[in-house]
Amino acid sequence: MYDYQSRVEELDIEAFQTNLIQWFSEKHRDLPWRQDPTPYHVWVSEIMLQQTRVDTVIPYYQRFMEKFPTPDALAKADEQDVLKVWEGLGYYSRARNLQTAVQEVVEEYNGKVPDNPKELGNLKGVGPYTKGAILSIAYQQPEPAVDGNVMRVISRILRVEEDIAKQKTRKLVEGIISDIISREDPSSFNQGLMELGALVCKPKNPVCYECPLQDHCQAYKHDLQETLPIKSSKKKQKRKPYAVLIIRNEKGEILVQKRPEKGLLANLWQFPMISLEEVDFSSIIQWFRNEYGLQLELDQQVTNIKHVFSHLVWQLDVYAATVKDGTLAQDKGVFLDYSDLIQLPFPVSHQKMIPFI
DNA sequence: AACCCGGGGGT
DNA sequence: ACCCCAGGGTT
Repeated sequence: MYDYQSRVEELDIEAFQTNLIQWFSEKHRDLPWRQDPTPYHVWVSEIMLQQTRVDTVIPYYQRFMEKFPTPDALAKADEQDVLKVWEGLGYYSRARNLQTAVQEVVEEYNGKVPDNPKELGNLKGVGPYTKGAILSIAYQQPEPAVDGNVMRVISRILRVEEDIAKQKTRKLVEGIISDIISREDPSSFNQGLMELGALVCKPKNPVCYECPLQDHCQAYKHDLQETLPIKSSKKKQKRKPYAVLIIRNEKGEILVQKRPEKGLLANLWQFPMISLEEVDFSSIIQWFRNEYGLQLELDQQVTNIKHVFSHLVWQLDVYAATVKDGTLAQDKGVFLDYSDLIQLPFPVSHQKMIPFI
């Protein structure tokens, strides 16, 4: 790997810091978690912002803080209520890990979010980025907080041509930030880099003529701003076909089931779904009687849904069905009426089926 | 180091 | 259709 130390030494670090922090103070967006950046506020916002856009997060953050205004409130909450507030935001393990970690803060640290890298980094769901963000933004410590924005900005400024998908490149950039971060205002410095990445130094069509760091930028100097950063592409998703059953009993209630506590969409709820790679469609009724103990009548297909995850694609054919006979086997779900069912957290793919009930 | 884990929006 | 997003956990 190329040694970027000489390029850091060529930077006018004082001017870089001043230009960046001045720009941030003038141009930053007024975001809810910036109004009172307590460690808890910063923490919750950073977890929500992982792989998620600012505009998407804003209403979730506001609802979350109304419901769980303090670490204590979140620690005591029912996990299903936390997931319900998170419903639709995705990466649900973030919510479960956050609650676990906040419970640890309440029990081990008397409710005070740790202010050192070691204890902070040991909390569930707090990785290198989130740790650095809390330390710099809430505690004004000069720690790097390297997210996708910072990777892109720094790779352009210093003409880093390594693959930014690699861990090694992130560590390289952390080292660079440690060398150039403002000791006077690490919060504005780190947030400034991220804000710059979001508003100016964008992935496509960066607005270089508005950039406060133009004079420092090697990519701009060599007209490489559209070329950098270099990122290896990920492989495409696998398709998985399923039949989903909206099953109504004689009382008009609908069968729903809780997903396993580990893996994809853990602890969320769904309508029963059957892999069409494992069960042939023509034998679903028989298969269902064996597995669930219920004799069904298949009414009609009500919709089909294509749901894209980052790593796979669900192809869902949704059918209405009616219970004709039998007793539901143990741990196979529960029949609920509509008003009870909508209290539960569903992944978006299954939320889309609720209108067809 | 490679893979798993959601959902939405931009182009 | 493809890329991107204020990443972290597991193996």
